[in-house]
Amino acid sequence: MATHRFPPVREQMDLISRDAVEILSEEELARKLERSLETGAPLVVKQGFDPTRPDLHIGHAVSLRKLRDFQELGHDVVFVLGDYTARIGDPSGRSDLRPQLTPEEIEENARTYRDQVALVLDPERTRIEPNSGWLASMDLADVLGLTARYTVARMLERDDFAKRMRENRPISLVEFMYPLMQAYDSVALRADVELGGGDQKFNLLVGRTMQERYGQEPQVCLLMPLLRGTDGERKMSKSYDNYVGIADAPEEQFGRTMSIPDDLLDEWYRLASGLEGQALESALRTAAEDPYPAKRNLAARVVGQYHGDEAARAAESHFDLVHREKGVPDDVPAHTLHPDDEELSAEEGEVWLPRLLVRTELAPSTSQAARLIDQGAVSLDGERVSDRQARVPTRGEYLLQRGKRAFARVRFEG
RNA sequence: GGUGGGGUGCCAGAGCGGUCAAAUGGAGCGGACUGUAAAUCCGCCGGCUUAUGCCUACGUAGGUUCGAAUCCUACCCCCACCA
Repeated sequence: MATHRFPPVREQMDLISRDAVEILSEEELARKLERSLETGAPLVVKQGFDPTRPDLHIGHAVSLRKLRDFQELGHDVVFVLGDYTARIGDPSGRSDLRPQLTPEEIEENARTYRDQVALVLDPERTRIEPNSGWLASMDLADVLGLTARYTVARMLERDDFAKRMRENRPISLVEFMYPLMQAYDSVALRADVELGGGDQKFNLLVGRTMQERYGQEPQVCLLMPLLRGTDGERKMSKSYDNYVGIADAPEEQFGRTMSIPDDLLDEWYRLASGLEGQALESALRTAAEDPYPAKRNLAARVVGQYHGDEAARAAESHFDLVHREKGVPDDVPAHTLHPDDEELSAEEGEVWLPRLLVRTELAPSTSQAARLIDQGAVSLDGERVSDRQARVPTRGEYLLQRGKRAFARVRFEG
């Protein structure tokens, strides 16, 4: 491993602790940094991400950026792909059992992670380690060894478990395994530092304990703030559909950001705009005075970080076109259909409009499509349709619109 | 192992032989107003084209009944107290 010239400890500490919620403990971190400065050996900094969902979002980016800080300081960053832990599901913050994912689903989701990670981290210097690498090969004796090193009482100290105990909700034994497995990741990697969201505190602390029990020096736990999602209520999460994906299209990112409640501006500027120092302070002042332009600016910054400034500008114009001028966006999903398409069950050269709405994914069922029509949500070539019996000829082109933002272009061929 | 309680739609939670596709609230969706914000108001919220219609649905499988989410039987699961 190549030695590296690290910045002074003081400087490193400043950068690392920026935005951090909690560091356990700062003294230990300073000590580790000093040692690496002396020996020239970089710290091993890890964070785990379970591929339970295909997309990483800008909430993940908060800690990914912190990992990048470590990279820029010259440390080793390991992105642990929790392909094995994902099979259990992290019980953190959950009030119920989580569904377990199948290996196929996980595989599918994991596939895209590499590209997404590269949007924030330096791909050259990021190790991506699937934790199946060490977890899958453990035999029962190994697992017993793992479980022998932690007690039930300590497990039940954890808030969400304690709460579920109190409320008499079920806790599966396998859920106890989750923290242990995550902790074992740290053991396997001999991690010096583990990053995690604020809700990960317990899991990260188990990592410390386990490392000690396996005869290693305990890791430092660096807790990062959780970004709240576009609903302004819950933490950003794919399962709440309140996220902005880092690989989402620019227009999508811009639009989703525009939909956040004003109360969130401050938090998002701090954690998701990429601004810092003076620039951040002044942006925050603006946001307090005049939220709307500040939100537009924020949206542009979010997009800019992942797609560049040009894409950000384009996304902004797109937004104005669609939402201010109520025009038609230029990237409407296009469908080329054949008149004898089975799903359309066209008769006499005409399709029942609700069927077309379903086919173009503007409605989940013909029943709902019909209801949407009743509510005046559907228009065809700019004309509102009010008759749920409406039929359209299966030739030529149409522009369909459902609600304010959903469009589809249809062209019949053949 | 014993005793008692319970499993209803995305969630919470009523219903306890017909009037139940199932009250109510939340979430969601659509409409109005706006800044794709908040607040507010209105509508929708299982599926099936065209239906005072049909199908699917109240843990699972059977049964009683003209008719069951509602009664009976078995099974599965959850919870409480005791051990």
